[in-house]
Amino acid sequence: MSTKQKPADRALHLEQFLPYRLNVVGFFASRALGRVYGTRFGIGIPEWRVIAQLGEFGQLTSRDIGELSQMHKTKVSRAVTELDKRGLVTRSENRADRREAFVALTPAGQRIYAQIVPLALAFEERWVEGIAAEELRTFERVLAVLTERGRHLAGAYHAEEA
Amino acid sequence: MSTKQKPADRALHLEQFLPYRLNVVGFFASRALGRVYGTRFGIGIPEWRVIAQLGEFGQLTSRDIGELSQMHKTKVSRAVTELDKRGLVTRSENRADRREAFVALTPAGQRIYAQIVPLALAFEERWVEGIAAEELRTFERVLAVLTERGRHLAGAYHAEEA
DNA sequence: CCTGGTTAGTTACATGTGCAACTAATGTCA
DNA sequence: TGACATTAGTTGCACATGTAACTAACCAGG
Repeated sequence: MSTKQKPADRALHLEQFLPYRLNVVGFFASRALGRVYGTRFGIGIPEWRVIAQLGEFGQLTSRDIGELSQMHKTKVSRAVTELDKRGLVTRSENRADRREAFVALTPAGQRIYAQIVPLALAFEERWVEGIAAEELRTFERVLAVLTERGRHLAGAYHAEEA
Repeated sequence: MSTKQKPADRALHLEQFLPYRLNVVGFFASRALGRVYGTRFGIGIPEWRVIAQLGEFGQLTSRDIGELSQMHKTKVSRAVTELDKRGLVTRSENRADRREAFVALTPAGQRIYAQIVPLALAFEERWVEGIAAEELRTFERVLAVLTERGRHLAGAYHAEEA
């Protein structure tokens, strides 16, 4: 069968293996950024994601937050509870559907959001500094493709269909 | 200088925020690949990383494994213990330095490694299928830069210096 | 209505993980 | 040689997190 190589014949080098590399860079990203708001504001990644979504969209149900920020509903639940305890968010019942509640930032929460945003953007800026804009665009385009495929390959949380 | 925007003025969109995106794609990668060897071989990500490194390098100390695969030493310790219990690796004392031990795959471990490698490569293949080779190269080059910077920004595990 | 199915959100439980402290061995420097 | 620092690896502990089970509310079809 001509020059076509059988997969089994190729070797695996973990440090070049894409899933591994993506996992490592994602880990570094979390950890590095986590320090920024962890040490200064005492909040963790799940809490940060909730704040970020509320800062952007104003008012959301826990379900929406989970969907938008790719977090398990229990993680969202706990993060919202924690933020509520600290007075950074409020929960208000939806009269039209009393199963769900709208979560929103309090003034204190908005202040924290306003403080974190520039730090986060500066962090990102520093991280990609010096990379050519064209290369970065390509990078992000491929990243989007990989993320979308990954979502399906992973079967985001549940959704065992197909 | 004229058009330059101050960071504080820009808005943050989590779904376009690079650290977040990298974390999400890394999460999908782990989860998807984890299914491959998790459901068929009953091993987790740390165990897989240990096996992968041993399959590639033959014999390593736990310290080396941790360094090569970016895992905390306690995670390595537990993964090796688990693999030892299952008869997939052996530990042999280093006479020249009795603090450390060489870990290596047993024949059973090698068989599992030989089974997983083609699955992992096929998974990677399917994941990047259809992406232009040139774009993929650019992607990987940028990824390498981001990983290296991330390592420093995160301060891999300890190394609180500077 | 009311019965069965679905959905938003919480909680009990088990597991995974990092940090700190520890043991045991090696290295260093006087 | 001996005292102190360092390193490989393990373990106690606290905490984070996913799964499954649960509650409460909504929805569909009779």
